[in-house]
Amino acid sequence: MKDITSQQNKVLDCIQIHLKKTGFPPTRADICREMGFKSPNSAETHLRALEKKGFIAIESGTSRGISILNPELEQEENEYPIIGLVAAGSPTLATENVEKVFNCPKGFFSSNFDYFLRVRGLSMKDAGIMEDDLIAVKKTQDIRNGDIVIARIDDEVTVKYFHRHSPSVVHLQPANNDFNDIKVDLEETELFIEGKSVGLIREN
Amino acid sequence: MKDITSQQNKVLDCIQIHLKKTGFPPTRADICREMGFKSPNSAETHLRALEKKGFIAIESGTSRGISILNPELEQEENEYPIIGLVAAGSPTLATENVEKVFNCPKGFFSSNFDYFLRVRGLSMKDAGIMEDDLIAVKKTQDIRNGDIVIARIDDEVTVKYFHRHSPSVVHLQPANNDFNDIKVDLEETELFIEGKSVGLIREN
DNA sequence: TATTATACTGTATATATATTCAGTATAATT
DNA sequence: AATTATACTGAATATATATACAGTATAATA
Repeated sequence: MKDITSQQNKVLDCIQIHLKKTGFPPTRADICREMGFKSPNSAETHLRALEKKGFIAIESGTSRGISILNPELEQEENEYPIIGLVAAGSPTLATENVEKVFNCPKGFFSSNFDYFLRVRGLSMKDAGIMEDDLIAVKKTQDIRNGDIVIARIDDEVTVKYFHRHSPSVVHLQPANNDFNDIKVDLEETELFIEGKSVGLIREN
Repeated sequence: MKDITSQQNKVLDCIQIHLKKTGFPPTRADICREMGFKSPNSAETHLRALEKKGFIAIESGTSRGISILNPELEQEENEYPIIGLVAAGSPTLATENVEKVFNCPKGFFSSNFDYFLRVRGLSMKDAGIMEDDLIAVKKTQDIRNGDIVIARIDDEVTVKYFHRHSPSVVHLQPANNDFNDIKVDLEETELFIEGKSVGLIREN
């Protein structure tokens, strides 16, 4: 998709606003009124430019035959993959690990997130994270002490509290007395943080 | 809203299909083509009838100026109220108890539900239900032993496991050793079951 | 029985609308 | 220096479209 100019962007906004307000697309005259043009051809040329650049489609010979082509929306932005806790050696977001997709609106949790992780085991039980829960994972390296992180050590993926006490030592702390802390010396063991939990969904 | 006739209903469907397919409402001629009418006035009269009955609005002098008035959809079917654990004496779903609404697609959980309940306290901690979690509540009397129910005794609302051991005695069981079972003798105490938990959402 | 709502055809027409053509001007590319 | 894209005015026009008017017919309602 080519670059859009600021005027063309305003016209695109104008179409979207008209659609939202009235339920149908604007005419050339409507656009002129909104944008302050004095000739319907001003609207026309902008529409043709937007069409050429792939932002809209124009049905020829049809009044109000403008439709907005939004490839991002067509990809269904609100479908998130559910990933099982992955087998050793598998990259986390590989297609073969996608259990299914879950329909969830953007902005559902206050923070954006990238996928759902299906929880195995009860190591975070006391944090209210139970077997089969779905954790909303945001892929980020911006981790603070006390965050619930999705970490990978030697191809094993785990969900734990994150605590860094010194520059080279990280504690991965379960929320269950039956499990022990994992102390990771970053100088001898590689620790990869996949992201952190920003939300949780459970079905009973 | 008055009754709709079968032909008027077909025309309404036709408008909706056209909107979905093209992004803009149909003309009289479009409706004729779709419905098999030979005169644009056939479409016109049906449109006027639909307008009179409140199903659509027609912008006068405007091509394709049809908009569908859908009161049910305007209430945004996927907005669910969030209810705080209510004060004594308040009916659960009263407006003043609605903290805010939460946008959640229909069919989000495998079972339908009616509202979200904001959890207070840790009495269901070992079931993974933590303070401030949102429980998706389905208003129903179809409860089985082991279900997590939202129950009201003497104007106090509580979330517990439901266990009925004899026809007249119900145990409301917490999931936390610091709390005690509540035994309810239905012959002396009134127990009202608001509904049961069908899902849970947590934001961190 | 008269009235009203539904369900159409068929014709006519004012106007709403897209769309082309002819210009002007500026800035960016080749 | 020639070309192309942007950004407009202004006018002209074919046609797309809503909408009114004149009918016909059936069923329901008052």
